[in-house]
Amino acid sequence: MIERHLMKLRARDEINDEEEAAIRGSVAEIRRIAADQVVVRALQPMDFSTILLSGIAGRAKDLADGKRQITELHTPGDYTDLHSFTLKYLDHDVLALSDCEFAVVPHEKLREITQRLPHLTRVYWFATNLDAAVHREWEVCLGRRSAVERMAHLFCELHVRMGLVGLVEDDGYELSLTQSQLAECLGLTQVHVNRTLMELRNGLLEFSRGRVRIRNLAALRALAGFDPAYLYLDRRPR
Amino acid sequence: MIERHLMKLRARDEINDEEEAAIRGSVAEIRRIAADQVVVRALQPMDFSTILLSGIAGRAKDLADGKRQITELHTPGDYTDLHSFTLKYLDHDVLALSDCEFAVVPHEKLREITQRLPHLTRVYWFATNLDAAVHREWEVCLGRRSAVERMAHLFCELHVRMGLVGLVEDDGYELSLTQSQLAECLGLTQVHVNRTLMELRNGLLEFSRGRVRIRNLAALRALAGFDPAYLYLDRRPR
DNA sequence: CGAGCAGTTGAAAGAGCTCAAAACTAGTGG
DNA sequence: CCACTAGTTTTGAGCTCTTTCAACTGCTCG
Repeated sequence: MIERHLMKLRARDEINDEEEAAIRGSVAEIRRIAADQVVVRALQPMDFSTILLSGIAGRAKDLADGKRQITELHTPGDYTDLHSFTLKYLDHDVLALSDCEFAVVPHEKLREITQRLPHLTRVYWFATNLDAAVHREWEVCLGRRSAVERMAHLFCELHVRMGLVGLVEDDGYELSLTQSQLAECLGLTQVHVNRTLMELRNGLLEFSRGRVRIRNLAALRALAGFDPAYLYLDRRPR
Repeated sequence: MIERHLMKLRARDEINDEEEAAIRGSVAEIRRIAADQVVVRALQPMDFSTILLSGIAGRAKDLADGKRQITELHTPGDYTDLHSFTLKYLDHDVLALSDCEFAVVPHEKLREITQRLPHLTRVYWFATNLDAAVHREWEVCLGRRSAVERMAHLFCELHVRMGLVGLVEDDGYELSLTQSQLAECLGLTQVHVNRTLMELRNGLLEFSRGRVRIRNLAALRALAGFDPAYLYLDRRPR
């Protein structure tokens, strides 16, 4: 199952055998987490990071008045909290949004990688920089795009990211999120997500029973103003 | 002038003499850029990164229809685009928002650091993860906070970040941004920024002639719901 | 002194929110 | 196989925050 993680890394750079061995050897444990459970709690001292193997996870920040913003979604193969290796604690929760499996990687293994494998270190550094790029794009969505545009953009992003790890079939992919969870991603209310979804269901996509199916990708991308450059889809030495 | 950069790093970890020497040795050139100039253009292949020495800079993403979102502000001492070292190009512009000075660091110097100095590598990795944490907090602001809260939050964040590099005096700091630039940070229109500023000027702060002066920090933080945990202000081994 | 940018003000419109209730859906147990 | 429940989705109506558009003021610099 760690294959998806390797797939994602290899979409952006070469990973040699020694590095692959180090990655495989870094996993200490596989953990299964049920939907809606907290995987990592904000502010807790961390000595391990986790790779999402299956399911959908997210980074969420809570406000005092109960409002919550999800700042990024994770697809299988993603490190959800590689940044805790240098940060030592997280400023956000990691949530399992559906039933999930995670690989647990102790920080000491990562430290060893930074001592011994400079190139793999840069590849992992790249991976966290990619997360930041996604955060930036979401800032643009939240700050400047309308509700429909934002939602269309999210579905476009996930289409690319799921595709990278072989989880897109016939322009459809699994996404078992409730409309409330979607609202937490998009900075909208659940009610407005419902109405916005209906707009998109007018020929652009289907969304039901935990699955998205894009009916007109070109139109959806045009509506969203989606440009995948921020996902750094080119393979080159890091 | 690179001192501010060292100050900022040393607020989060120890930097030894060898590392300091490497940092100082990495600077190839000092560049002066006038307000409103583009320092680094999105999508351009990069072989250097830049440290902001003085002035205010920002990361901006443009939309097709001319709207623009600034995704982070930079205070003196910040690497504005350390992430281009692994990303190879940026998904956003870097703008000089006021007159600025930058130190230019060739990527080959950074590469050398990753080969030779694992700890400093982790410290720089940390620095980019800190940027991501700021992006996340801005996502929360843009997605879930009202206009006043957002604006108050920004002034609180800058108060802390300017303070870290010795640029706060009497709870005031230099910030020569126009209301339009502020609007681009906050996901608001210039007109609404104007009205929102007036609210804050009711006893909480002053903002004029390129300077912010916070009159009631506790009240401003309470209004913003500001918690500096996301700025990782503790010093510990990375 | 005039040009041009930044800031201020007003009025009307609109996107998205709130509150509240109804209609589904799926899983549970009798 | 059919009620029953709990969670999710859908619908309606009124309201609010923020935007839009447009004009006016005031400062700064050549």
